Amino acid sequence: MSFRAAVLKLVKKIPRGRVATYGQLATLLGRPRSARAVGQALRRADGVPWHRVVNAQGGISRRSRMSGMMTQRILLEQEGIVFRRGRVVLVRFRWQGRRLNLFRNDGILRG
DNA sequence: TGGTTGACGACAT
DNA sequence: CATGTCGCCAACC
Repeated sequence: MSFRAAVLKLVKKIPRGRVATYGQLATLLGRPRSARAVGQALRRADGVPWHRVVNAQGGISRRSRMSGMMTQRILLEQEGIVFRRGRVVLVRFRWQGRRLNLFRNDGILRG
């Protein structure tokens, strides 16, 4: 199981109307310093609620196409998520995921 | 292998 | 608050 597969699997667990941050997901995966890699994994993700992942500020991260950012915000608002000053109100909409133990003590992914 | 590339994040200015 | 810098790390080539 690749890191990317683990990320997508976790993102699928984020319920409608909630969001998670890249760093949060990385931590839940047992890789607290891989926030950036989580973003990479999400770059080409289909079939997963990718729009429910925002940055540590609650903002929508930049990417190649600006339209993608617009889309993300719209999708989130359609789920009832509220933005304030361009950011998701994390204290209210952050998903509290469960810590997974997908990694063995030698750092290799289980699976 | 080894270098490059980002949908990151913590800090400094 | 807005930028810039720097460390990080999985994927890709």
